[in-house]
Amino acid sequence: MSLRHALLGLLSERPASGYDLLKSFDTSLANVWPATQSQIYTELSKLADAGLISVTAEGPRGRKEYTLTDAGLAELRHWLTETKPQRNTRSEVLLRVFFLGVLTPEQARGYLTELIKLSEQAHENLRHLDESIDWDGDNLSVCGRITLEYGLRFNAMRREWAEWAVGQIR
Amino acid sequence: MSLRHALLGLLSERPASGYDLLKSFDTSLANVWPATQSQIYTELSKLADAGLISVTAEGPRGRKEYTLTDAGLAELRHWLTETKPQRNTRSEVLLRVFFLGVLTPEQARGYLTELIKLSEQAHENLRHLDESIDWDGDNLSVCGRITLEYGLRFNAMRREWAEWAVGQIR
DNA sequence: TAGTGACATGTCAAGAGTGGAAGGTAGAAT
DNA sequence: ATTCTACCTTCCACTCTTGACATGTCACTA
Repeated sequence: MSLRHALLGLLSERPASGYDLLKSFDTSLANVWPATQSQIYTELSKLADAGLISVTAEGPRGRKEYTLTDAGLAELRHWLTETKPQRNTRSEVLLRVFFLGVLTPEQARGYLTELIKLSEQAHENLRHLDESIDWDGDNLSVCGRITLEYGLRFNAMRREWAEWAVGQIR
Repeated sequence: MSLRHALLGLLSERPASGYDLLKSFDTSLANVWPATQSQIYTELSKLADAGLISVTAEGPRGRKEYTLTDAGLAELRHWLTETKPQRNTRSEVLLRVFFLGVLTPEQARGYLTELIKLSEQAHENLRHLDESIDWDGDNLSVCGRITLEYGLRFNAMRREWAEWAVGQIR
């Protein structure tokens, strides 16, 4: 049910339409909890039916602006404080590394070298994103900053690890 | 289609039954690509129908031992060399961090403190696992070692990051 | 005025993943 | 002899996720 809570979380920052939320999922949440358009619109309808969000404005092109209700905020807080993350993370990248042994050493090193490049690129992208945002000091913003820092550290770690791994393959 | 390839990968190491594979998913692949029993047995049937694996022995308790076929090995190699990982990673833990701003600073710090503990525990578990395995020098084993090292570094990174993050919340 | 691109939503089929029920065998311990 | 535990498979109902199709508005520009 994480998509549900991701939507509630985004709406806790400011009211938004499905289209706005879709953009958030494509940018800030892309590497945290990706979601597609169909999923978002479907879930928004359900959330509205459940009374956790409500339509507070209708704009020009059929645009519907949703706002978090009190019940929605309560549900979000409940999720954060009373439940634990259960899903284990899945990483297709790592899964591939696990089976690199069926390839020749050259092929395996090639894969890891690719990975180094990808990590560097991702790191650069995040660095630019970081610089383009002016983080005002509120609590929400602090959490965005913290999440971005995670990405930065993650990519740095991954690059160092992949460099080490290349040397391990004989 | 990653589950499919995870199964082919495990069977490339040695023939195994659904039950054996289930145990692999619960241990070595638990933090890479978790899968449930129903998923595994279903996929094994499909893989056998597709001729990528075949039943090579039937044991005592209805046990069926599957072996990778040549077609299966080819498919595994094709997946590793010709296709790219597409799925973005999903992290419920990080998603929660992103929305920690709706909580009080104490609650938010509490969550991050929990995370530090979890990371330390996970790190310890992996360290013990590492020590209990005697890594012989073949290529498959090297990849297992590399994957485990990733976990070690990942948890260390996560702990440091969470410690830093606690200090960021005012 | 016709076309393009950003804005905006809705729906559906198919595939992937979850959780549990159900059933059966073999070996070991009480 | 019985029970317990580990072994082992199959099936089902459900939710989540993906990708594609369908539809329409508004602003700009060639």
